[in-house]
Amino acid sequence: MRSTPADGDLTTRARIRDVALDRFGRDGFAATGVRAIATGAGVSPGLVLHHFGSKDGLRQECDDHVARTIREIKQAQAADPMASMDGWTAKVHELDWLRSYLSRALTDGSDLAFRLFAELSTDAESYLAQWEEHGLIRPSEDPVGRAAYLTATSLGMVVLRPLLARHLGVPDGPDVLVHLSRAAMDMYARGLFADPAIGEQLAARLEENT
Amino acid sequence: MRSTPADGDLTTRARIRDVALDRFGRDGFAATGVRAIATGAGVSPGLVLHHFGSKDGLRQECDDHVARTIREIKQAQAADPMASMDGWTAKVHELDWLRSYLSRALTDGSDLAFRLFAELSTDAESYLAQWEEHGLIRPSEDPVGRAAYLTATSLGMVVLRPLLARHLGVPDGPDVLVHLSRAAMDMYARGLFADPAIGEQLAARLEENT
DNA sequence: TGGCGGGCTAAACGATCGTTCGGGTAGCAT
DNA sequence: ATGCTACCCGAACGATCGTTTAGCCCGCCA
Repeated sequence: MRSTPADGDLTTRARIRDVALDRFGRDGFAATGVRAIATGAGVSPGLVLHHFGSKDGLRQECDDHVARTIREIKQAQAADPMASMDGWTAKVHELDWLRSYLSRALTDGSDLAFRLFAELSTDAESYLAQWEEHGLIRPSEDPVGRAAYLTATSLGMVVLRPLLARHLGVPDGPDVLVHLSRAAMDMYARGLFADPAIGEQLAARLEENT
Repeated sequence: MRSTPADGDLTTRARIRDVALDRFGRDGFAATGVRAIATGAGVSPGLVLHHFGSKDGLRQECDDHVARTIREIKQAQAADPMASMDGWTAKVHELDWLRSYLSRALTDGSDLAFRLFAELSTDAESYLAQWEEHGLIRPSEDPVGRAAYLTATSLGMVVLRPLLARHLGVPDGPDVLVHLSRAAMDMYARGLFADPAIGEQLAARLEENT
């Protein structure tokens, strides 16, 4: 596994990067000063720019680090839906250190965000097609839209996790997503409406006034 | 309807507020200078702080304006799910000017965001309970969690709209949400899995390794 | 042993930040 | 006419920003 901020024996360069990831995620990129990162890493402000060229270079390094990590996690993903469920809880915990940074990136419209979203969505698309062949999930009239929808809802939960936690009255942390995944599973299993016809009526009503 | 940035005959104070809403939403709070807002509104930097006391006061005014607007829209909400669907498309278009500001607020963990999320989620909860009584939707083992989940997924689509649009290859705008609402309706109507038992198996599998 | 490159610090640069201040002008009441 | 109030400008303040520069220290190679 790639280095995380929890590790103690990192290169100075990696330590700066991890502090930056934390601060950028917590306070935002513009609101975080180079001096704050330097102090947090126990180094001088000059060293930060010695290693990364500029503040933007440091951001780029953070983006790359996050992108690399998620790509590694994805590679370890099992194709079997049952087996893929096994590592899910552990993964959510493992990636907790990059959640807030990712959340900010997703609302910034950064390149990292778009590439990540595109990758996750096309991944979801192929998984869904695969499972559809096995008869596990229903076919869709709009497979691309469905995959994008599912990706967006999942990432939305990641982004809004602090609000969800506060509203539900539970401490914010990875377990919030685990808890909410039950509601998601219930929705995936049976939908929301008592009768599918109701959904179709609503969809038709929606189609009318467009 | 409350004033929107499209109106031309606003007080200087309101014009500054609307420019600030746009810039804060587009570039973020910390990255937006008072001077940029002043220039955009065609006034001096001093006037901005004359009206709002400080940059934070201006942000507060923006928060209040957004909160007021959404609250007004909510009051016009119909209780009947069918009728409520009629105004949906229009509402999404009408509130377009505050989308990016709201999106940033939701990831900032601001007070506006939390209050809004709490309101929307409890609203959803009572609507769902109401419709459940009418037999329109299935009962839930966790009504609070279900309402929070649905609220989070809906707001998640709002936040991630630019990414969705870019990935789907359509121009970013309110219609992206209208388009995606079909995928949502399909999910609400029939769920994802071909057989509800599959969802229960996955949920059980999830429960095991916690 | 002498040089040399990389990690690192301290000090300073100009730019830009939020904010303050003094004054100026138009409208309205006295 | 006078004073008051609200709206507004332009210049300036100190602080902080990202970045640059000069130089120190230490391990490695010749």
